[in-house]
Amino acid sequence: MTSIKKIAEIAGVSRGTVDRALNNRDGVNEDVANRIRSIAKDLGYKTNRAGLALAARKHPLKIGAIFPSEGNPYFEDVILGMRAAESEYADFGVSISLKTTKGFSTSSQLKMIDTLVDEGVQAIILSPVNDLAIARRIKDLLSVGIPVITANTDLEKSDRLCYVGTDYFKSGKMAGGLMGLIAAGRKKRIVILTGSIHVLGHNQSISGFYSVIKSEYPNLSVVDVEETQDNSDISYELAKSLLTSKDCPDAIYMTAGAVYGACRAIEEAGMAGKIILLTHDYTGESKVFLEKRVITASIPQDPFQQGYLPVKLLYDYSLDKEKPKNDRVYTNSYITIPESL
Amino acid sequence: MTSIKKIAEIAGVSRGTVDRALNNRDGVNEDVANRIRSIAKDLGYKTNRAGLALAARKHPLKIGAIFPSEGNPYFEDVILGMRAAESEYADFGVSISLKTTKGFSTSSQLKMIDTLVDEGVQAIILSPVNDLAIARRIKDLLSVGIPVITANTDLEKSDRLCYVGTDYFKSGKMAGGLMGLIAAGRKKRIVILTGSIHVLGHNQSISGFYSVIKSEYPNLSVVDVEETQDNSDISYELAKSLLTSKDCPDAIYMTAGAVYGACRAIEEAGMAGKIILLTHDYTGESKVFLEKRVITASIPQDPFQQGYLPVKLLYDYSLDKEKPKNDRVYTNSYITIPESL
DNA sequence: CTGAAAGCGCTTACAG
DNA sequence: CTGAAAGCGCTTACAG
Repeated sequence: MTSIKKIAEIAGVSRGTVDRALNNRDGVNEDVANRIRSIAKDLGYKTNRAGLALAARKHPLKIGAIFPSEGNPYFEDVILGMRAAESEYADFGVSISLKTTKGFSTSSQLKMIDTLVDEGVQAIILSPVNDLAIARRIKDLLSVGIPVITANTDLEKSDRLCYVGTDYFKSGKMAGGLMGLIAAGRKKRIVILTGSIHVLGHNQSISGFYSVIKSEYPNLSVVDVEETQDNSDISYELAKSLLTSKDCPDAIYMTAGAVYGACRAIEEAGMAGKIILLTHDYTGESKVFLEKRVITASIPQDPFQQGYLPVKLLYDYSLDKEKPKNDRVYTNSYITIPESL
Repeated sequence: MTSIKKIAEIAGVSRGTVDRALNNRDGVNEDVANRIRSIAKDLGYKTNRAGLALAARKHPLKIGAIFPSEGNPYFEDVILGMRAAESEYADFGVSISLKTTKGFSTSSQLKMIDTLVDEGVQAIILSPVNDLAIARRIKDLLSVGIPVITANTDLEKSDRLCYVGTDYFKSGKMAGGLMGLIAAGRKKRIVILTGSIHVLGHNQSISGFYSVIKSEYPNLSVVDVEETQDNSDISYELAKSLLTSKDCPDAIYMTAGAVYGACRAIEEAGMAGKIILLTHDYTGESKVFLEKRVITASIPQDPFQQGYLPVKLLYDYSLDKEKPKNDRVYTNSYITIPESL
């Protein structure tokens, strides 16, 4: 284990100078700096995180977070993950200021960003509204040294450090593959209940789903796509009318929320276990319906990691100022059946 | 953030005394110690890991590991996980000495343990042979202050700190549940190819599988159980004779290794995609067969975590000497289909 | 451009 | 039983 101290001895300079050279701080003679760097390389020097963390206590890292979590149970686990990361990194000086909103509103997100900046946060985690005004604000934040990571939802034409969240196309593909397995070669008529055709992630899931059934499962056909607006009253009515119509589908694929309404309609129609229901939901209610086999299977996102990883990435970034290797950090989605519980 | 320094000031004692009191070291006046502890409690003191880690550099933690990994690709990811943990904890003074064996042999495991003890390791990670001699050795190790964690395979009547590995019963249940979904109500005759009826994990998977199909899927019946000894020549012959017999099963469930042999037999018989094949394997070969849809789905273990977690748990134990809360730390198993790749 | 020194939070020989 | 001091590896004002 080589330390800065050892390098300083070998190079015949002070530890301060080694620190400056290795961290590319300015005010070091270029020749000296190069010599130090080459010694460090030869000795395989790696900076010790414990020492670094201790020294960093003098300028703690304050992170701001904004989630549309009010009334949205999905974000409970996101916040849990974020708090877990906060307490894991608390020893390294990390703390988090969380602001919540009810639903997505550009103006309230902009306001929350202002508040956080006033509080002096040095980085922000955000589930952004898909709005150019937000994208511009993210750019401005970066230019004053406040990096932003988008979590759960992306905003591509902004200058966010990276995106942390689901690969919606892939999880749609998984849903298609699973539907194909369960159909087992029989003809199946499928209705897709999506959240909104204006939400990118929902559309990507649908694309992934289509791509698989087209190439692998020609026995499956999508007969209808409807929007629930993530509203369980709407999904209830939609499902009810589907189930009571004479061309009742064999399967429903829900890309988004509002799962409760559809489940209730299925139960009332006595169709639990008779109609295939695939979702991406995994809130408390959904677990109950999965257990009761109203939901056949679910392929949930990983909300915990969506809260945890941004904190970790921002902390790492604060140390070395290097952008994460991946522009999009995908959290995993796993097929979940009643026996997985 | 309260530090030892602050507590020392308030209590009017030195930082050394606070350290002794808080860590229950002896040689502290009981009254003084109690006063210090109560102050710490009031202030919500939590020991700072960075400071702790730095001080701990004076007595680094050397961990020994023994895996039967030679010629067993499964353990590649276990070792990868272990090395990842090693480099993550290197800053805290953790290093690992790995010994590998070919297959399970009591005498060679005992020899490896001796070697590690000679090297001065302070903790051991082991995939134990199911043998009383090993159990006794683990007890002895603990009595001389060397804790052992069993990984991947457990040895219950030993004094291991805890077990890190798969919940085989649960992953068998998941296989049963998935089989039920794919069968979709139709009668299916299933053959189980297990590794060995002498391996606990394999039997637990079978039990889990039975428990689900009995209670949920009466349309499924297990018509035969055969042992492959994890040998692909044997599994090839077994699968071949099953596929060519006139009561060819509809599905094969493999609890263990030797997946390659069965896949080859299925391909040769032109039965890929026609016979359901469920496995728990996820080595490179298996991924190929999953992609080719020879394997219908797999529910692999999480080898990476089986290597990663024991290191983390032993490090934590070295700090506070407290046994992990759970006697068995289960790693997750996830349903994997071609679209998951 | 560089060094000496102090400090982050903890532990531990050493002295008393 | 307790304190003063040194040290783990790093950073950073301060002085020159």
